Amino acid sequence: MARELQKTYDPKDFEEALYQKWLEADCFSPKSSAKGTFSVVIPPPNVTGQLHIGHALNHTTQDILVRFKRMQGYETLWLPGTDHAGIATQIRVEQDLRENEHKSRHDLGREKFVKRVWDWKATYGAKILEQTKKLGSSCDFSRLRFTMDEGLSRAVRKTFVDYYQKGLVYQGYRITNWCPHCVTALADTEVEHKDLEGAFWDIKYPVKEGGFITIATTRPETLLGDTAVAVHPDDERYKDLVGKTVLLPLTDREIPVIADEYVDMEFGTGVVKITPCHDPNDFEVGLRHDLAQICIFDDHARVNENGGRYQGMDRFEARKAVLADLKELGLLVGERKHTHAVGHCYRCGTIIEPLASKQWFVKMKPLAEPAIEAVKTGKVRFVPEHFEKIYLNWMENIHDWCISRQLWWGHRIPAFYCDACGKTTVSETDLTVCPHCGGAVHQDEDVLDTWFSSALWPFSTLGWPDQTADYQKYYPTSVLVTAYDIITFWVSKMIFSGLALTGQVPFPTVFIHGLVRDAQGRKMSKSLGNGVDPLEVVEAYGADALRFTLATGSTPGNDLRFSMDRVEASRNFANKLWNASRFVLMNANESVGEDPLCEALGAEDKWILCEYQRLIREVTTNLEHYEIGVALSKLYDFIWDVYCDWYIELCKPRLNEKGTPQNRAALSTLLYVLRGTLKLLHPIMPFITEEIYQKLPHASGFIMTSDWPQADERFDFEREMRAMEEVIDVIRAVRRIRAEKNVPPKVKAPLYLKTDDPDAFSQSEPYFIRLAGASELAFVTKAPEGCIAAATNAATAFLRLSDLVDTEAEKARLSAECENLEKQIAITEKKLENRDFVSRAPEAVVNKEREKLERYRAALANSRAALAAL
RNA sequence: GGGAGCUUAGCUCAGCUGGUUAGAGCAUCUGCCUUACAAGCAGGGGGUCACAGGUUCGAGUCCUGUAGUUCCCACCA
Repeated sequence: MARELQKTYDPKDFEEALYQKWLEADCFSPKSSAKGTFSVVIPPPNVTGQLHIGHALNHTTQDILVRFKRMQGYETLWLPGTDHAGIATQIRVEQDLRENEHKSRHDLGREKFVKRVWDWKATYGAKILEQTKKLGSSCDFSRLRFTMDEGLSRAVRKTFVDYYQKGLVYQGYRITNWCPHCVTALADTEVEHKDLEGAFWDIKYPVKEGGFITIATTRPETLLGDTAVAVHPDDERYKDLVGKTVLLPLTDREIPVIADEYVDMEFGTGVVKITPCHDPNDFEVGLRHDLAQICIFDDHARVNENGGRYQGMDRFEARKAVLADLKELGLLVGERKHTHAVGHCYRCGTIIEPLASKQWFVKMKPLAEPAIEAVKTGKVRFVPEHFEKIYLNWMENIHDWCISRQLWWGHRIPAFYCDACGKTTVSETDLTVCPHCGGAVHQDEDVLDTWFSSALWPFSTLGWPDQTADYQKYYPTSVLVTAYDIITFWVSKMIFSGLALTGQVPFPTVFIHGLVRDAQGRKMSKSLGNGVDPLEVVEAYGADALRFTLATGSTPGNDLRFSMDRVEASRNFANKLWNASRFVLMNANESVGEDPLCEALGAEDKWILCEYQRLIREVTTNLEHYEIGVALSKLYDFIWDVYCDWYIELCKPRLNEKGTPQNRAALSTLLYVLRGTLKLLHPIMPFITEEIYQKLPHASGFIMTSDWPQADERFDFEREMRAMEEVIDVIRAVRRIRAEKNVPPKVKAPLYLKTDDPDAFSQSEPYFIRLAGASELAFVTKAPEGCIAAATNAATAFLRLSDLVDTEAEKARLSAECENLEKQIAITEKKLENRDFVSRAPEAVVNKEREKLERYRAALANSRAALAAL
């Protein structure tokens, strides 16, 4: 029969096929709706490699929201795409080139190398798409974007030129964070500070006029680039020295002693060496005092020609050599251990070298102000709220943003330098001649920071700067879903860019999720090898199980630990739903009515219908408030505990009465609730719900494009629901008694019930017979003879002990058990009295014996009590 | 040096605006192949909700402090 589900739940049987069907039916593109739009742009994964489990969390979260809104009838767009990820991708391709062909990018040359990266992008971009599909993501692939697409590149250029004309982009010679391995400048956000064990060295500098001055430094090798020594103007100790000249050791240079407020008198010796080219503060001091700038490192942080005999040494070799030489000269007078924060490149981990160089910057103050305002006034809201502090803290302490990178992969800076007149022209279109003098021009060699283009993502992907239909319809987007680790990198940049360029916030809500960690709680990383490939999980357990796992067990903004145990539990849930549906389908057929409301509705039907209405209301509210985990746990409980464990069991007797009104009522309620519950679950587990939905009687179309369930007041049977709950309570109580007495299910016994609310139990005899092992139900007003009682809020249930257990046999069994236990206890006691055993055996073994003894004694007490009760 | 989060059952985590006996999954124990499901069913054990104060009729939930832990930000040589 076409309506049957396969006997075993195997997601491989249908997940892929269903996804194809959705694609073929064009289910993912927005359908115009009077209800309004709901749009989301994907945080574009880097084309560096494949997706990891963190992406799976991000995508799942978005897909849940998107599918929910789509079913609610909004014109829903989820726009997919990828990021060129400048440094990260370039490093990966260079590594690949080195490992496979033993070549550097310079061997290929810029053009060939960039082509090579495009090939890489083609490969990994496609892989990422494949993975996205396997997860069930319902993005509109007809609108797929890449940050280096023609249109998006135009947006980048337009922005750069705009900012330039407004004076927001400027070129400056400044200290920047320089990565000697990647050979490029980095933005402050791209530097990770880690505490390193280092040392403080005290070094004596000879003063020309006589005597010495002692400075303290953590970086003695930069001494080679010193152009002054500074003290605080108010420092009495050194007042006389200001204006004198110092003979810089290891070089033949003479440098002045200057006075500057920057120096902290309390710190170290109160004297600071000034190296303008290799320290941001010293650079500023240098400017104030018009000091020479002597750069002693090349792009790879090796000592250059300014370093005299140290030329060619790596910076750390140079440190050793300088220290050794100073020691030799007797100028090294102290060394103390000292830990301090050292900047590392966020991509390759190399220690950052502050280096003075000419770079492009974005002036941040004017851009940050409205962006701060937008969050403070609630135009942009963070969920959970406390993440706005991270954002504000960063925005309020903003520094200018270094946007030029000495890389080949990225958007080339649209600045053109005239070889003749020397003027700089910034232009949206490529120039060949200078607009000022007509001379030949050459374009800036550098590319823009990758975040410069991602900053525009919410609108550049929709066609901006053109006022396209998509842009007008879907911008601003509805919500941004991302992890907290890129709030400063990305979220902040989109907000100020959106405000500056489109005059609007790019999204009213930022929904923050946590990071996925491994079972031990460690961050997943390549070097640890603890990363989980989402596709392997999908392969083994199905996309629905993976999605379920990611959607549950964590709250917004909190990290979640990923373990296969949890995926397995999720799969078990899917299996449960599968089997319950299979059972319903085995009994149902097309003749069952779609609306369950009828005369024959039983108490249990009213109960489940009422519970179901409550579920609709709660799940809907939870999803609207981004409480995905809460919504899901309610669905889980409803499906497993309420629908499967109780409702289906309660229905079973009526399922054999084919053709009766009671039978039809049961079936239509089973189907009605199942259909609606599948819909509620669909955003989270799209595949299994679609597969089952398609098999249901009266099914037409897709569940994914069906309407979201609405609570139906006709089914608010509150009173009946409470009555049923009381029945369930009593059944539980009776089961407890039977379990405690070890009564086999086959043994049936009369059940006596004492209650003040007989109405609630008037129709309940069949339930007790089926689910509580009762042979009949009798109401009593006082406790019958020889009975055990179990009380609930509404009633007291009585069972006659002699009905439940064969007294003689039980007596015999219990006496045997007591005897056996006594024997065991004697043996164990003897063992523990044996001094040899206690002293020689490992403590754990002895303890185990002691525990055993305790257990035996407890068991014996129990058995004796039971015996006495008979 | 600032700031934020976390600390609840053996393990991993839920507990919304304070309200009846603090929940789930996994693990564990007991009994069940009760024909939708052993990837299951029924029942049980296990928590002084990190600690110390405070507000309140009432606190896991709010306030203050302490400890441990994770993370973010930060140009003190």
